[in-house]
Amino acid sequence: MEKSIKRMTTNNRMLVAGLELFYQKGYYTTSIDDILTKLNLSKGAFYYHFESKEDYLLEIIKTLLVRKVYSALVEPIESHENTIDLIINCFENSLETAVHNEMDCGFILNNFIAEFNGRNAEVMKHLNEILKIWEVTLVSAVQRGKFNGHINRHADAESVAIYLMSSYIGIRTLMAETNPSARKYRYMSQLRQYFKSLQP
Amino acid sequence: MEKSIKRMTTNNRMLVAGLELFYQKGYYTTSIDDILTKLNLSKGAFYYHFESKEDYLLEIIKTLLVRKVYSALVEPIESHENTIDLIINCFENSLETAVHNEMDCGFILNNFIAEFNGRNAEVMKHLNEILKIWEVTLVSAVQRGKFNGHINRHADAESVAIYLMSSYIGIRTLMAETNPSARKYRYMSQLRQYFKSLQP
DNA sequence: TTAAAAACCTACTCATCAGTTGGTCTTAAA
DNA sequence: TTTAAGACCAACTGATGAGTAGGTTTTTAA
Repeated sequence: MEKSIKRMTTNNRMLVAGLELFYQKGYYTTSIDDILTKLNLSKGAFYYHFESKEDYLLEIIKTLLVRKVYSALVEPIESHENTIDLIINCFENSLETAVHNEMDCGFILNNFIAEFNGRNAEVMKHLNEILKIWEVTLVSAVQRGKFNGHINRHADAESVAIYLMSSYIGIRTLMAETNPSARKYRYMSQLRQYFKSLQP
Repeated sequence: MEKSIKRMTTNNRMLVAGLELFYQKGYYTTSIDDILTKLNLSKGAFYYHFESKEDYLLEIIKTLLVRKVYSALVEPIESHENTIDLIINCFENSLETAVHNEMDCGFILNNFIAEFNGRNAEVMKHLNEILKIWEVTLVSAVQRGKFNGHINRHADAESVAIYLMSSYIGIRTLMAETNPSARKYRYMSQLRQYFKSLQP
């Protein structure tokens, strides 16, 4: 486990560059040479650090992607304040980041699912796990909200979670496509509307 | 315009096979040879019918994809009944089709957007147009609903449309991923919940 | 029935890509 | 200061993919 600092530094640079390129151009349409050019590294370096392109992708998913989703969508709703406020703020912030991101290419998880679904079970397993963590977090948040009287007790937490996830995934696609700012605004207004209907 | 019947027949077979494969495997990861093998045709035949792979894709989008989206998501909500019922039934039916579709790979439009966004402006232009038609149809339906007293007049039709589209796009992704039937059910329950909040 | 146009085929080119081979340079410990 | 492991490089291989060239078969019209 005691990896040298140099190895880890390069390794990390490679992972970061990979996530960025796979996000922008897609996995299959990004060549290893694309990544190496960007990093000023050679083929030899790549295969010194990773067994294969797929191994590389899995490493990216297991470290960077998990962290990204966690910090943007999971951690912000784990506190014990009003569930509705937490989720609204969390989504608002994530979408705002997307708006300001020149070169927003939608929600990485969604893009990856579109790319690997039915094509690579191993990768899908990991994407699935990330989605599951998000789902479980939302379910817990909603249950807490019910317990604390912020959300109607007749609401089904699982259903609310799925509905929230759906709408978030979809709005990220729509925002990547055209007019992100206006679409974000409209989305948020209806998200609030939806939450109103969940109040006791 | 007076194309021979044989030409049109083969042309159409090619388009249908292409949409299916591009949907299942993605555009860039499907080779022309894959398509030709499936059709028992040769390279020569392909380039007799289409100028290039991209030309072929555009033809598929402009004919088959437009029609598919139109018949599943646009036409069903153009009638003059209760807007809310129309949309609920339309989504319900589309999702049910997805559930029963062995090999569902999510919402084609979403998959294509994920694949071409930031990579092919020409293709995106056409996908954008399809989305626009859907959006406009939903906006009209909501406005009709307001006029007919099925939807609260304070509702902003544009926002409702974007929210509905978002959630539909997202649930298709989630359904392609795991447990489509349960997820559809949960989604539909919250879609109804949302619509309740839009009633006068 | 024949000839020409339409529809399709075979065998190529050339570029690109994942992965390999056999090295060299760098660093750190002895 | 030497040396061996660690980190990286340059040049290759073999497979695959989009597109082309020049042919053959099939259909249509005279």
